[in-house]
This record gives sequence, structure tokens and C-alpha cells, in this order.
Amino acid sequence: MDLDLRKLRYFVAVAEHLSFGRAAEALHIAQPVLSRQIRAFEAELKVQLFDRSSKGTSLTPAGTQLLADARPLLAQASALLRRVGVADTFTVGFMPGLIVTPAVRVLTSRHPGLRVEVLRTTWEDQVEVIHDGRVDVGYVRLPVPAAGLSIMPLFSEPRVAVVPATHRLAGKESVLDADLSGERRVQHTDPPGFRSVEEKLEHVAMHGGVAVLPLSTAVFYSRDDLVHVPIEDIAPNEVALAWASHRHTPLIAEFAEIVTEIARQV
Amino acid sequence: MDLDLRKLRYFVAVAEHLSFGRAAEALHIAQPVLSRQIRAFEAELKVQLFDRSSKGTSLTPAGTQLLADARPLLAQASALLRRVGVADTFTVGFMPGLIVTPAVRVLTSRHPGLRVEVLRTTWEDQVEVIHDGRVDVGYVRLPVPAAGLSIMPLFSEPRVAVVPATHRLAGKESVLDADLSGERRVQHTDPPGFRSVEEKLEHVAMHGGVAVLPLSTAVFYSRDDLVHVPIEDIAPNEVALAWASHRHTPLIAEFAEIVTEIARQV
DNA sequence: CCAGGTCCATACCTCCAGGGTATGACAGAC
DNA sequence: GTCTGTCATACCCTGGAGGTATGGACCTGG
Repeated sequence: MDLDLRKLRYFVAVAEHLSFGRAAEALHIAQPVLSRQIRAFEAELKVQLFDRSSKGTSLTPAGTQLLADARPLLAQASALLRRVGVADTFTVGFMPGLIVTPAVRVLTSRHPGLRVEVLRTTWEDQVEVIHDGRVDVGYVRLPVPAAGLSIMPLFSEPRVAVVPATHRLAGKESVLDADLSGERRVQHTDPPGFRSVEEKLEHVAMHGGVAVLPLSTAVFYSRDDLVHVPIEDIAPNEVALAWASHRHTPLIAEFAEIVTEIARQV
Repeated sequence: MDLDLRKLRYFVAVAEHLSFGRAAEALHIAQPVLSRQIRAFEAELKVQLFDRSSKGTSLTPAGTQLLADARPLLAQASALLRRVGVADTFTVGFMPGLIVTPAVRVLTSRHPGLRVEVLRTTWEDQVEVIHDGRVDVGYVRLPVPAAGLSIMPLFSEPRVAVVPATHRLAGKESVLDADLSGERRVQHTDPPGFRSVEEKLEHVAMHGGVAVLPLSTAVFYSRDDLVHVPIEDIAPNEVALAWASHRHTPLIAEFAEIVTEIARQV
């Protein structure tokens, strides 16, 4: 009568791996158990979710439909648990260009049983995901509204101007803010369709203009047809680790410690 | 490790009844079982959800918080099940002023085990809730976008003009559309804050103007300081029962039959 | 002050769902 | 053919969710 979130999670695992064996391994259960659970799930829903063959497994249309529904539901359930202080997974948010892998790897190695996930954020939701519990901790770019957040500054990095390779500024060692006057600037306050970094860069490549991005972001999304030059006289972008200040879990503290440790080594 | 939706549903039941005994009765389980389940749930979450005393039960702050999170999650889970064709509950949507009780009562009497719920809709979401599975079937006011819907017309009713009791049109037997020219009309295309019927009527009562509503809506929301007069020369409002045409469940068919039967008797 | 009623909690039982292991059936690769 | 990778079947064991019977705490009326 009630939906079983465990079975739903198992289903998602199989749908993502398209293999009962590998999914079972990822879930840390035996393959026959997973087989039986999925069969039981299909029986409950009275819908076939997978086409099995001896070589591989594929989703049925109903399965594809369910997969789309399943992920947000599981995310919402996970966020609920996080809000009441139960850690079923530890989730790290990050803005485009920021590297979270080293810290995540250290955390997983210290807690082998813990599921650690990452969630890429945008300017719009980098703080929201912290408050609503979708992430435990987030790498954010300042400034952010400080209300209810604990913020631990990590480092600063210069901002660069991203322009087409054919642009008049393309060869320069560096530019001044004044050099950009008269250029159409693609900003994150633009309407939808220009919001993601990819979209901004696409617009710059196609229609000219200039995008001002933190260095790491420009490097991460570098394209052959675009180049970036440092802007000298603009405030550097500050990167920080942030979490909801009302949640003082040991895992958050430990992750913050790991991050500072890594930042110190660089 | 996974959230247990059954326990969450039990929790909501206790939170709503503020009594283990009555909640258990509503859930059709024995009271000690419910007690134990809630205790286990609290242990899993490591949070106390209720303050128990021999006279009554009350929510803790954590419980209040969880209750707010629990309802949308359960609704989303229920919608997911409905989309894959599993009926855990049968939910009927209805626009303000429409009476669903008789049909619902017949349905529950014929299916004693079935949970039947109702959801009040607005102009904005009366169709959306059908498509996304929040309701199985909805009483809607035409016109609606017909794509993907099966629509069964029920009846027509005149529209009335709702005006302050002191208005120049207040005493009339009926008015013509032309009589309303020059009046500020409060419409459902207005910005937020004027969307719900209550808000429209509040606006009419405070600032004058006129709201044009179907008769049953005006009657349902009647207030001392407002009166309504029929408009003669305006197209009547048609009320219909609608459901997603790709879902041909026996329950929907039966409900439609019940509704036609009731409509025939009136 | 005790009797009864109204709560929720505890104790104890049963049963089934979910976990495990061992093994089978089937298909493609060599 | 045999080998290998895939999913399914058979069997067992444990824990959790359901039940009933009963206890303990607290109010309330006589």
C-alpha cells in the first residue's frame, strides 16, 4: 500500500547500471536479492520495469517514466532526513569550476559505509540547497546572504574576461575593467537561457560580447574558440565552504577540517 | 537507512489526531502497534516527535517541523504511484464551490478499504493536478485545454456579478453584461494576491469593483457585505468531470458513473 | 478516597519480507 | 564444445510489523 523507498532506490540503481550484478555490488547486497526485490517491485506496481536478457538489461517505457519520477522523490526524502538531522548520505554542493573530488575522496576513505554525493549548483541555488537540506555543505562563491549560514573562506581567485579567440582583447596579457566598457557583458542576472556557464559561453562564442568569470570556472569550461585574460582591477572572487549554522553535525565539522587541510597543502 | 513511508504516514496520522488511540483506529491498526512504530521512528530519527501525557499528546518543535515536510513528501509518493497506475488512494480534485461529498460518500461506501481524498484546486492548477497525478479525477470548470483529457460535461450554471452590498447594482433582479462596463472587474488572470476566490472577494469588499463568478462559487463563498446578481447575457459556466485519458482505471470509470447517477437525480 | 475511564506503554506471540548462500538456466565468445 | 557473464531459482535465517492481553499513570465523579 505504501511505496517502499528501499525498492525504489534499488530500482534506480539497476536503471543506472543497467545490470543487476553491478547494481547489487554498488548497493552492497547480493545479486539474487536484488533480482527478487525488483521482481517483487514489478509485481506490486503491476508493471514491467526492465527487459532482461542474458546479455544486459534495458528499461521499458514504464521503467523510463518511473526513473524520472523516482529521482526527485528520493532526493526529497533524503532532504527530509537531513533536515531532521539524520545522515543517510552526505551531499556536497559546488559551483561550476570548483574541485571537490579530493576532499570527497578523503571523506569516503575515512567512512567506508557512508554514501557521499555531489550536487552541482548555480548562482541561483547555491544557498538554497544548503537551507532546504539538499546538501550538507556547499562550496559557494561569495558574496552570499549570510543569514543562517556558517561560512569558512577558502581562497580568492582572480576574475578573467572570456572572449572569442578572434576578439581584439584576445592576445593581451591582462586587461583593465575599463577596457571592457562598450562590450556586451553576459551576466548571471540575465534571463533564463543565459544562466548556466555553458549557455553564457555559447552566447559569447556565437554573438560576441564578454563573460566575466572566476579563473577556475573559465579554465574548467575552456573551449577552443574562446580565450580568457585576467582582469587586473576587479575584486577577486572569494570561494568559501558554507553550511546551515543550526546544524552542527560531526560529519560537517570533519569535512570542513579536511577541506582546510587540503587547502593548506596547495 | 531509508526513510520508511509507512512510519511517516503513521506519524502524520498521530500528529493530526493528537491521539494514539484515535489515530490507530483511523489507520486500522491496533494502538500498541502504533505506539511502538512511533517510538521506533523516533529512535531512528534520534528525535522526540511527541510529548506524551496520560491526557493527550502534543507535537514537539521537531515534530511540527517534520509534519510540514512529511505531507508534501507523502503527496509526491502518492502521485508517483498514481502515475504508474497503482491506486493507494483515490483523490478527487474540485474547483471552489463544487460539491463532491455525495459522490465521494457513495464511492467510499462501495469500497470500504479505499482511502478517498479530496483536493481543492484553482483556475491555475485544476488541469495540472490531473496530469501530474495528484488527483485521479477532477471537477473542472470549462474551458480547459483538452489535450490528453477525457471530459464528461455535467451541468451548466449561470454566472453572477458579485458586488458590495452598497453597490448601485446590489438590489437588481438581474443585470446585463453592458451594465458592468466601467466597473473594475477582478479576474483570475490578475497577478498573485488576487488569485483565490477569497482574495478576489476581499478586494471587491474593500475597494469596490465587481467579480464575475459561477453561481455556486458565489453562493459557497457568500459574505454578509457582498451580494450577487445574475448576469443574463453571458455564457453560462460549464462544469465537467475530467481525467487523464491515458488512464482507464476501473475506479475512475465507477466514479464517473456515480457522478452521472447523482447528476441525474438532481 | 476509591472506582472507573482514558490514555499510552510493555510483554509476548506469529508471520512474512528481506537478507544471505548455493546453484541452475541461458546466451554469446572463443 | 567449453568458458564466462548474465539473471533466476531454491533454501535458510533473522528482524520487524502485525496481533492480543495487560499494566501503569492520570483525571474525574461520587
